[in-house]
Amino acid sequence: MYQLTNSLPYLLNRVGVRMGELFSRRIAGYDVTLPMYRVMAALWEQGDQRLGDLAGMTSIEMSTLSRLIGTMKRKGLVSRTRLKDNARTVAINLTAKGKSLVEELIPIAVHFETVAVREFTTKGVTDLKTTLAEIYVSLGTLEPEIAEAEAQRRASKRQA
Amino acid sequence: MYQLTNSLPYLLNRVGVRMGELFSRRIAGYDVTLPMYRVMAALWEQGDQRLGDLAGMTSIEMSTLSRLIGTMKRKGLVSRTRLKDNARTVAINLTAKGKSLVEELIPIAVHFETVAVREFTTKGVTDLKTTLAEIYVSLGTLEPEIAEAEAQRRASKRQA
DNA sequence: GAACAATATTTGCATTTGCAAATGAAAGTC
DNA sequence: GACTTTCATTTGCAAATGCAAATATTGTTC
Repeated sequence: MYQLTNSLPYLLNRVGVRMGELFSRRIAGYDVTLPMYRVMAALWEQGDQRLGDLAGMTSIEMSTLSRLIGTMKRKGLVSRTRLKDNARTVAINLTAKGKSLVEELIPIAVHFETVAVREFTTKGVTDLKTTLAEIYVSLGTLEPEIAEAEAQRRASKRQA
Repeated sequence: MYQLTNSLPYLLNRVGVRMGELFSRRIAGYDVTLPMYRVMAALWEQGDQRLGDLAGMTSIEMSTLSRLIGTMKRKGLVSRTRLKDNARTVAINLTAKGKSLVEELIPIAVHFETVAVREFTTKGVTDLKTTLAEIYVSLGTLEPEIAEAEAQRRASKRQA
């Protein structure tokens, strides 16, 4: 007998949402939203990214990210520069202000993680992370069957 | 040296977003969104829920859920009835149509989970689920310090 | 039992989101 | 070198979201 509340997607989503919501509230005083933090932390780890790369890294949809980068630029947190050699791409970077802000926030994120995994051993934590990464990869397997479902959907829509 | 991409929140969010996005696309042909599926699956597990309970169970914010239930009612998937004995609460239930639809979708969700954890042993999977549930609980510990951050925020706002 | 506090849900409003189409720029192709 | 194709990003538009305020109902206190 299936139970939503014992399913992996449910448990994952629940903990993800909760953590995000708590972290959002925690950093609201810095005038940053959670997506902004994600962008800054991603750029802190790897600067000079193109929009598409950053979208992949942050799991933020590209059009959403494009606009988000716009508001972050207005806030002086990031820079967006069209490249001279390939002007259809754009290089996104942290500004000094963005860098120093994210360096204030990262310790808070670290603290959150520490609290979250307080009950587990170091090995338990690395195993968990490996597991999560492996699941992410396994999900790729689903693409073909989803593409087929979508193709059928498009076909029946053309009909109508 | 901190790395966003090796942090627990990042890994959790990433796999959650991916799975959600794939599942959304998979079920789009049934004219259901992911949040709708979540509501139906929650009601399938436990019917006759009040809005607040359902919000807690699905991790959907209450005002969002209120409106979502509205559109689902219009689609004939759920019923919403004010109680006679306590008319400030509302009882939400699946309709026959909603029930049969969710019973079509659950096997798809089960399949997704199967694929996601294909690499792991049964024990590995139960352990993972237990871990996720424990982390969820641990996060509660953070509430007090967040409340304090929010209080300070409110105080400085009153100033301004 | 009238006034006030507490609880549950809904709504107003501004912002965010995401798909699909549009734009801008570089790469073939002939 | 004008042409279509492909690639990367942005924008139009309608829908979804979330906070805070409003509403509706019950509970409490005097």
